[in-house]
Amino acid sequence: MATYSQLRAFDAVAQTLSFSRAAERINITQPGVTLQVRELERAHDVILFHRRSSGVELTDDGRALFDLTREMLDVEERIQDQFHKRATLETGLLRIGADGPHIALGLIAKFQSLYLGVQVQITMGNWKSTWQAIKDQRIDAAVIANPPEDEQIDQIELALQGMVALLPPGHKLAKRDSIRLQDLGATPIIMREQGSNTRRILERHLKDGGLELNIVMELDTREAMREAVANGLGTGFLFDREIGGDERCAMVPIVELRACNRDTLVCLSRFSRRASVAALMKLATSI
Amino acid sequence: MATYSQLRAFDAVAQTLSFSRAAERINITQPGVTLQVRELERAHDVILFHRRSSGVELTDDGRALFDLTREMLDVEERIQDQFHKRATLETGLLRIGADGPHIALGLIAKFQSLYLGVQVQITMGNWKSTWQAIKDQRIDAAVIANPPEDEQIDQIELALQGMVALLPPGHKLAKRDSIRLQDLGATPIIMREQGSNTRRILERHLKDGGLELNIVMELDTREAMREAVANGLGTGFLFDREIGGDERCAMVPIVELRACNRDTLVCLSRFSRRASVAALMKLATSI
DNA sequence: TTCCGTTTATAAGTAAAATTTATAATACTA
DNA sequence: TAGTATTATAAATTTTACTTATAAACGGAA
Repeated sequence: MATYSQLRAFDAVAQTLSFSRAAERINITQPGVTLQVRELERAHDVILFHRRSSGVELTDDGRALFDLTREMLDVEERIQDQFHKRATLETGLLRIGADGPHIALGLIAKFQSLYLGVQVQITMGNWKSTWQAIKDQRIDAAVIANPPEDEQIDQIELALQGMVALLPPGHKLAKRDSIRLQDLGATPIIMREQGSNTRRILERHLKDGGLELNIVMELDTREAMREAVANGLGTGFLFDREIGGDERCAMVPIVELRACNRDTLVCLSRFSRRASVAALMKLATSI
Repeated sequence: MATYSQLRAFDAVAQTLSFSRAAERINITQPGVTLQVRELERAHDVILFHRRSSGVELTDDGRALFDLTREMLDVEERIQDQFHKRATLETGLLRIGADGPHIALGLIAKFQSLYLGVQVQITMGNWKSTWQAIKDQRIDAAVIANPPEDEQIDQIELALQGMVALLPPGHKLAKRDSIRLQDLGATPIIMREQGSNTRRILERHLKDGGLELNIVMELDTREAMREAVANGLGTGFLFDREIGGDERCAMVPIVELRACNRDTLVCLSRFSRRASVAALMKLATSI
């Protein structure tokens, strides 16, 4: 069998037409080259070079082989090149998930502006689907609220947010500076879907406080909820940085949920050494 | 650096989507594959496979690499294939020289009919140029008369020929069964060129016998000489198997040159193991 | 659950290979 | 005809690839 070392040595000699220069080129010593080429010739009963007094010269068999080794080693060079480009973030792909666009997009925008060559794929989802995607390795990193401690997962906190009530126009609490959950009393409530972070936090607090809300509707996007509230269908919940410019509703902080939400960048520890993920994590610490 | 073994192991796993089947495919054990792939991933901080409970799956980085390893290992396969085809004489090139067509072409015709895939390049020349071509490795083998002993050169005798005088129409010796060189006396002689085998043999015998011929012309091809003789310009010399059907001249054996010419197949010893050369030599022994 | 079969991971030892050092042979060159 | 440059050869060494043995993880069946 023709080994890789043999082919590489042969190719170098064919390129340089010299055993000693070939040795330099592939960073081994001249006897190493001689040995590899000789073994290649011996094993296949082929003469690859004429050793003339004037120097070495390819035989016809040699020329035919050289065509192929060039092709093969060209591809190999492209492989090494690709590894290098990925390591230096000149190219690559980064799959990011998020359970909400507000915090995530700032970070992603920054990343993209720094690493133009890296393609970024964003998968938006709710808390549960995003967490599952991380665990399933379908995404490389995610911006997610309140991730549980997990030794397989690295975390960097990005922001601390409080929950606000999104009150329909003219609601009696709309002018207040802040409220407590219990103030909502029998107010009709529009709740986010099962698996959402908003709902997870609310349910925990309601249970802890022994409270119950009058849930009249369940919606699975922030946008739908905002429309519902604007149309006076009930009161919804948001985080304080999720505030768009909707003038139709009032937003009032909920006292006991002032800092309930830790928006965090996470990735599987085993992914954290990848150049793209490492760069993203580094970026996050500097925000 | 990504080594060949690593790339080959990676490629096998990518193809089979299984470390153990990959091991079978490339004839090493499963831990060997795991090790190579792991080292490849570690060295470049890259994840090439998702290890899911359901099996392994290529990552995006893995897919990008797989495209390239396929390409590279495809070329390598073609290389191995080419070696095999050359070894089995399904393809190849054989450069044969000859100092005369008569004996050589019979052998070459036989070779070609047996090994259709091997391209045969024939270089006709005189004795000297053919011998030089062998020594210079410009041809792989040659059919040549009376090669000197040379330990770098393998020989197989093909035929023993005698020299005949080619007499012009009506020459006084034309009816004889045989002649001796001295019988030619002052007859005008057409001699072959310096470097030709015919001349080499004649000159040696003339010198040994202290004879001299009346050389009136020197020609460098057999065809030209035959025409000259047919036109009555003088007497020429040929070997007995070189006789075409020329009825215009008479051919009379020269007694002391009855078995002066050993037509021999030669090659450089270091070439004799090449499949094509070995096949030719083998063929020659069976003639 | 527990056991079993299958697959991948890990660790340590081994064999094979690639490569080096040292030196010799060869052939130009001044 | 010593001097320089190149390739060849031999032996020793290092490195790499690979093996054996075993553990761990997981899914499916009893």
